[in-house]
Amino acid sequence: MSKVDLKMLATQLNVSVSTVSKALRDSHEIGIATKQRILEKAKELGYRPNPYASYMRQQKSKTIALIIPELNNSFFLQVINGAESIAGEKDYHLLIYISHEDYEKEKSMIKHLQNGRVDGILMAVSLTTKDYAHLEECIANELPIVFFDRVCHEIETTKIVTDDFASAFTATEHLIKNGCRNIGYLSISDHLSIGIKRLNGYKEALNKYDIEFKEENLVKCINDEKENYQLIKATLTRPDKIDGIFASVERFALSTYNVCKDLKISIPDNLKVICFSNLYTADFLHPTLSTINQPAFEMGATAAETLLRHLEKKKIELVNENIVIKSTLMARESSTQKVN
Amino acid sequence: MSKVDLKMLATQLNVSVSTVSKALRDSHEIGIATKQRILEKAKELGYRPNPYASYMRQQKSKTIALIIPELNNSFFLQVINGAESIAGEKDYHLLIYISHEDYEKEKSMIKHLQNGRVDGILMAVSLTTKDYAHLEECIANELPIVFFDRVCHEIETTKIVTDDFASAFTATEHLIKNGCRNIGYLSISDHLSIGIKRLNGYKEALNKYDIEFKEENLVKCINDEKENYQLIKATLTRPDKIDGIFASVERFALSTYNVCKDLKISIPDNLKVICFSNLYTADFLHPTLSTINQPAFEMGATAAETLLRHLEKKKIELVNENIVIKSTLMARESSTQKVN
DNA sequence: CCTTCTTTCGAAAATGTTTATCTAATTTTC
DNA sequence: GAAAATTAGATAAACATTTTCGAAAGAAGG
Repeated sequence: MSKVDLKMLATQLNVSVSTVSKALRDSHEIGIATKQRILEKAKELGYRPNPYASYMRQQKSKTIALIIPELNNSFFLQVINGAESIAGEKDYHLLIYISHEDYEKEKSMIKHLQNGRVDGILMAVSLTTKDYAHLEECIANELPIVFFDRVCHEIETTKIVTDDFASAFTATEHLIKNGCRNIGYLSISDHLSIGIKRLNGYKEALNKYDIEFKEENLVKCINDEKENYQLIKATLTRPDKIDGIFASVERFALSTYNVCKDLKISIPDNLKVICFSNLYTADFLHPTLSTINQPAFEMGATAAETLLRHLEKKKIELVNENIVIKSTLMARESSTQKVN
Repeated sequence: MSKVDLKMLATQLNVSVSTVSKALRDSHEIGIATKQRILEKAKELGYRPNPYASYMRQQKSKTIALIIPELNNSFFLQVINGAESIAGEKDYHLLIYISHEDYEKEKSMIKHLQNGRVDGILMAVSLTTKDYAHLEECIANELPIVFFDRVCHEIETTKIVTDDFASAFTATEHLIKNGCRNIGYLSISDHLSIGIKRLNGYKEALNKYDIEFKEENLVKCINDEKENYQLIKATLTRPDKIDGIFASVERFALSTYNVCKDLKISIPDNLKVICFSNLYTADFLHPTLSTINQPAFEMGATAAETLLRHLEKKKIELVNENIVIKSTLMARESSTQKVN
């Protein structure tokens, strides 16, 4: 079955190519009878317009890119789900790129996308991204970006975030209310937006309850599980007993679980743990893990929606605003007093 | 910064468009000096070839599609990781589509992709797909498909699978060796390739140990967790005590955990559980979950590799073969005798 | 019956590349 | 030194669409 294109349809129907094209786009210029004839033939031969040829005239690829820093947890998985569902709904196509937390890779991706391949970008910036020139350039080239979760406040565009500060505050307060007085904060980054906000929420909660913030309780985790294990181990064996851990991202909580297993520290008896996470097995862990559940699907979907709405109507500007979707605290065993 | 294209470069350099094009593709037809001049200018102006225009001549989109039936577990997450890494390496782009286990959606996706948008497809068929005409048509239209995991043996192409039969056999044998004599099999589908093979592996193991296969031990789960919960609950409360559960996919094992928690059935004391899964938190569950770990990343990567190799060299046919990548049994608490 | 408008369609340009074919100049060969 | 071959670059066609413009024919209006 050779490819069927407009020309083929035109010759078979004894009309011109432009007539076929117009008929298929339901132009008023074409008579109802011929239109019908063309539609039928197109269906019969299974004609599908070539998107790339179409792009050439319209300069619209109907494709967006989703750049995520990693894909090793449920958060970004659900983000993909959300973005894909909206894209599919609006007949857009979704390209996936993983920057692996690598600034250079991210830069290269952004660079290579500025050739018309996509009409817009959804992204969460990588851990190692400290310079935003590539993003500025992207916007300057009229390739719109909508950030989600790990946003870049330096860039004027719409950002989809969760209430990181408030959630961190609530989570810390939750630990305090459950008896913690010496809470370690496992930080993901000291310059990433979410890192700063979550840390501030933590500090604010300490402040509210007149607990002094201690620099040594701020454990700067990195992107290496073995190293983090050691860092956490060192923290949990300090003479001033840490009695609570607030992990700013999921995998630090799992490392904490590992450390506790090895050190035979009982959670939640001797240590209470809570973390940002979208783990669907939080309820099955031992002990079940208290989490701050981010609205990952909604964030992905909202980011896509925002971008697509902008693409469909150029008038709708991507204003410099934060769209906040709230997280929910799911208190489970790891952070609460045992009942028995 | 207006878009810079070949024409712009050409006029700025006082050469023809074709000269610029050839220089950028390092053609021997262009003198070394002009070539240098052109390269420099291109770099200076940040020229990036438009992929869609390029497609028009080459009829190659350098894009592949990954169609997955769902995205709610680590298996497909890692598949994406694998496919993305290979695609990125070879300068291909990866489009993601989720069929949500819906035959109609899958059909529509396949149909819409047959317009040149992608050069090839990686896919795992949906649960509800019982007719393969759309896939046949796809191949007939010279749009190659490489299947992975949930393959379609009726289609002549390369399939990437794990050793489902052997793994299921080993897992069942493992349960038997750990004392199980009345093992329930939670099936995902009775027509999906993986469903059949895993079931056969289970049966073969029973056979080896002279355990009769009982029809009622074959629990036909569906795509609804609440229903599955009830099905499993009914199974576990039968008078003939089930002492082992082999879940053909991860989420059935989690449902089993839920049922056991509610019925206060102790795993592994009263029931041993094992399942196919790529859960990275298997080690943290309570009890830790024995799994057959599928090489998800490798499967995604191999599928992509196979497809791309075929696309790069048309000679290399997508022969009708199964590439088997072995799974590994990770025995944990849920299926083994307690030590204490 | 002539002009004007409307309806319906076709011709052709345009989109940004790549490439086959040409041309002019230079170099080689005998 | 003329014919042949090579080199370096230009011209133009092609890819599959969309869209602008124009043309022909019929309808409407006077």
